[in-house]
Amino acid sequence: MNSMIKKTLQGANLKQTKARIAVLSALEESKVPMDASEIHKQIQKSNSDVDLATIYRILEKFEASGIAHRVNLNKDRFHYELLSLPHHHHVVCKVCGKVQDIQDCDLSTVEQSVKENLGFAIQNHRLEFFGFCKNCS
Amino acid sequence: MNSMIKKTLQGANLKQTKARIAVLSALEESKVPMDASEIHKQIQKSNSDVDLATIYRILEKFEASGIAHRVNLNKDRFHYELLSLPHHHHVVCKVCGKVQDIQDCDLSTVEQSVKENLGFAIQNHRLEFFGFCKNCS
DNA sequence: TTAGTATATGCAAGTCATTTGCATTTGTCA
DNA sequence: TGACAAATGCAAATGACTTGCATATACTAA
Repeated sequence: MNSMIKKTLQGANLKQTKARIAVLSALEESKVPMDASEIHKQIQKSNSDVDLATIYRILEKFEASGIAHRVNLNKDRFHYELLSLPHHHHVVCKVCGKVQDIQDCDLSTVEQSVKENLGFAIQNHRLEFFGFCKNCS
Repeated sequence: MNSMIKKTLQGANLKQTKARIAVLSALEESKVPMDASEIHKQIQKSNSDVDLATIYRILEKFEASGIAHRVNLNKDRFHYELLSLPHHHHVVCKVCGKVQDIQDCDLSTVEQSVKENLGFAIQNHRLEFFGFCKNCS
């Protein structure tokens, strides 16, 4: 088994179960954030199966452990992606729904002013762009 | 009746109904994005009533007409706010849930690179900060 | 390696935001 | 004012997500 997966679970003090390994693998293979049902289907493609309820419970654990986090793509379900990915954001096509990553994000000026003006301690942020991808333009 | 509301509906080619006026008023008075149920309660406080299903249908229309838009605060429901507000973003406290506005947002550098590298035509973006507000720090 | 125990899982049922069908009401325009 | 498309209320449906509970499984200590 992928030793990266093993380490990730051990590091988070989580038992290595078939279900968790399956969810982690699915997220790892994916280039874009996945929702619970997509993860479910992906696992079934690998000739395995994990109950949807279990997937939700696992995602909750993963988020609490800092393994993954919920990203909000303005759709009617939540999506999840691994936190081991370098910090980045998403570009979502309004036509085909395609999601792409972007790496740049210099928000230091904005963050500075939030801190000074509101006394707000920023922990993290979410930045998404919506528009039309190359193909749909 | 508030003539601003009248103009807004006329401008969008929407019939001026009691329900739409109520929803628009609620959104206008609010300093922060509201979800459907909050709008519902706010309307009832004004001794009026509009069915929740109708509120959802109105919000959909408002979004399609560019009167309001959905903002995603990473909560389990969608929130709506008027688009007539100057462009801004939100700061959400992870402890008390308080939402505040910020006006600054210079993303021109980031946007430029998205355009050049991905050929993606940006229509709008969403930027939210999460952390601890002054009181909860 | 094995028994013991806390934890994880599957299944079924529940919850809750949001949507939809349909009969009725209402705004608008001629 | 009358006609008609569009909007609304109500009730029922949908679909994502959660929860209760009995069973299965991973890990630990001997």
